[in-house]
Amino acid sequence: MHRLGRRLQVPKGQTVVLEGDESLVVGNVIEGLLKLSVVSADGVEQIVGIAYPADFIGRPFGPSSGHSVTALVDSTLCVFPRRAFDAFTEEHPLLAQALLRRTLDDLDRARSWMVLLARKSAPARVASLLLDMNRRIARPGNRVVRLPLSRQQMADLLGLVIETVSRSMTSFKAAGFIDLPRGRLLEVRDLEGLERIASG
Amino acid sequence: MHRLGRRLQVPKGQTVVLEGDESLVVGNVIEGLLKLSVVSADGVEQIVGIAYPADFIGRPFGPSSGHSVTALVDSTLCVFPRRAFDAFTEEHPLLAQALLRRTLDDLDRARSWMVLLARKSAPARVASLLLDMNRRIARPGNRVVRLPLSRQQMADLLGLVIETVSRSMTSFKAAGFIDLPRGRLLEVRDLEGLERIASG
DNA sequence: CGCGGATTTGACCTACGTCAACACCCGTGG
DNA sequence: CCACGGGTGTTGACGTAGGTCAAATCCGCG
Repeated sequence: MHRLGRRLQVPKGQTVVLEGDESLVVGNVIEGLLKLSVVSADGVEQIVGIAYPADFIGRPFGPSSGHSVTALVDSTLCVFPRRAFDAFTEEHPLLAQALLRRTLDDLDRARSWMVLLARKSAPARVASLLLDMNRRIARPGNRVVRLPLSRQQMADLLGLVIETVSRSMTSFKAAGFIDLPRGRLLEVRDLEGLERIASG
Repeated sequence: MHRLGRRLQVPKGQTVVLEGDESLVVGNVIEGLLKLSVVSADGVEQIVGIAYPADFIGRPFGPSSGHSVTALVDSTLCVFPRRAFDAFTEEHPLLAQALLRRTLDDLDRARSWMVLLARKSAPARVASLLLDMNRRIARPGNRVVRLPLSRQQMADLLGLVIETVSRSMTSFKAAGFIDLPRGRLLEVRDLEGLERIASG
């Protein structure tokens, strides 16, 4: 299957799949980080998901993609032409199976994100995101991570406004839960504290 | 495939799959209406989806289900024991394919619902829901439909509070977009007007 | 060093949640 | 037929989380 695909380098900021277009390619993230986003009529962007390495992107079969896919940092993908992929799937049931499992997982994640958007307070949302990113990005050894998202992007993901994100973070810092040495650097100092906020 | 399944009558209010349990059955909705819901630590329920006839429910493969499935009205399902289904899937690639398509559609729908929850005003959410239910339930001929959800359930679905739902609806009625003859009856009188609200 | 975009901070305002009363609908039993 | 009662829906008064607008500050980069 890997023979069908080819490596694709995507520089930061470039869009791979455009909202509303038929998805021309599908593929896996090898390295990097992409956002899945929808921009509504009034120009407000909502990020509906983040694709980490090993995640699948694109919309096989049927209709057009409901969201754009854009690289947040320089990324490398393994892509397949969509139509070839659709056909390939018919002949290789295990592929469809594997993809089905992942899609079910994605669906579960989307649904729990819905709960966050519908019910949690702004600080709880921000804390959840910080924990999630810390968990997925942290390398054992260095306790400070570089956040891959700007404040604006965090806001777009959480359904908040940039000022609210900023205020939440400085309040966490004041409470000693985190440190923000500068720019996008983050150190979690009190995981439990942050978790308590996240579940409030 | 239909030979594997058996009919299951589910009275209104009964739960088929419990949040956190391994899904024991999977299946299709034949008739009726079910809610998929998560209840958080503080007892607030968030409905993460509605299953209409022909929709698939339950969680094949892997882990436990992230949400409960409960009948909103008396419903009939076509269910399969989960483990048998998992095995069956391996031998019948077309089934996995079909299910994959549906799951991708569900994922798209979940994501656009995320946009609604994250960004839309309360009246816009309510209008969206009314339009959606009107579209899916209306039979040609009778212009008034009986809403299958209580105000409380609408609120749980929209991430609002019951009073806000009620207020939005009476304001739509005052504006002449809808009529609420009594109880759960709804007549949409100005589709365009409602759509305008829904996209605000 | 100086510019331009990101981030923070502050003052203010409003949509929506909260709490509490009230009205409606429909069944039951007198 | 009417009185009663509980569940569901509506309305009102009020408080606050978080949005808006504007200014100050930080930071990366040529």
